[in-house]
Amino acid sequence: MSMMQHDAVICLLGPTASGKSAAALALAAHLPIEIITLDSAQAYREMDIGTAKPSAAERAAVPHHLIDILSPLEAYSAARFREDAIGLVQEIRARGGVPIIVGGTMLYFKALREGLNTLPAADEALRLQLREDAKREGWPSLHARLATLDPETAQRLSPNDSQRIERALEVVLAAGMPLSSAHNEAAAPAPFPLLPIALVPSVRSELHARIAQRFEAMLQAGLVEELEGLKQRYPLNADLPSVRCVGYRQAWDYLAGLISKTELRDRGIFATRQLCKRQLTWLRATPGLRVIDCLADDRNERVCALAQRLLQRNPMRSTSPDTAPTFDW
RNA sequence: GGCCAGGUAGCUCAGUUGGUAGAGCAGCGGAUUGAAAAUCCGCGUGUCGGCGGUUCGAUUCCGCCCCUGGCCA
Repeated sequence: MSMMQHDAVICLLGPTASGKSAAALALAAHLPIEIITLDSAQAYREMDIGTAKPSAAERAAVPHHLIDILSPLEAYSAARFREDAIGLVQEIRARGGVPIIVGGTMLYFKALREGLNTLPAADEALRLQLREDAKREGWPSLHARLATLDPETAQRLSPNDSQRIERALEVVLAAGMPLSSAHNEAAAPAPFPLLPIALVPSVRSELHARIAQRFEAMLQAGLVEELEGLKQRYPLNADLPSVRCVGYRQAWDYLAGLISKTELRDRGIFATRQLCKRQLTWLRATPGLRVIDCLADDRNERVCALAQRLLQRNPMRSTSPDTAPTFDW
């Protein structure tokens, strides 16, 4: 480890609606930052309302990366994020900027921080085949198949965990090597230290209230119409990762006449709260977090102060404890 | 005012031929290696509207009362 931590990258993490973007924008007043967006949904072009993308003005004021990089027909991945983010950190630094990673897609964060094992990329044709098999035989049957090819992985997966069974089968069939053996290899961590700051609510119910309010606002702003337009321009279907995004999935059901406007509102809010909960679970399991209450009035100031301190500190006298959470979350 | 149907988990409801009750949704906890805003796993005590009565025992049967919806006046 080097003397100085000036090569470390600040990461602003937190559940949906916790004010990560606003805090990051506030940081721009102190540092020449460029934001690397850690968000699997904001990566989609033309999906602006439901993903709470930063406004054009905000994006003009501060450079944002990894937003609008995919068509709604495409899929991103943790591996691609990792490569993209590492490349961007180097590019931003080369031009004298301060890269900041901001978002809530925690699998991507972990992939960047701890690395991924060498594995084959997604194989659409194979996946389609597996999905067809599953449709006929059911996922437990594919799980049984996995048990013969990669017993170790099969054992840790539920017979209903469609996505992971599909992936594990894809890996053995495509690479001829079980996922479990790849997992026994060492992965390469990010080539620079990451300093994660988490924005979490001291009172979950208050964040829930903000989530409800924000989803209402998205509907007002034309979330349904946005999806309608996308459907006209792209041959979308309900299995696409883009259409499975929170809010869009429910709007899809509404447009299909499966649910009422009221159900759309309720289910959109439920799905957002559930996302929030999963993100908090990820955060609790993340080592080395500095935690700040996202509901605090001086949230942005605290984030700015902490970020600056972390970037400037000299490890030799950094024995003072970092801000610890003064609440359960 | 009369008649009818209801009042059971945060919500929608099921059920108990009398032995104090269970689904879906919501919520909560957890997992998470190229779809991750995804996918999956786990967690159900609630004066069964209130007060009486019958009974060894009532959420269940009976009476009265309260509330909601509908019909009739």
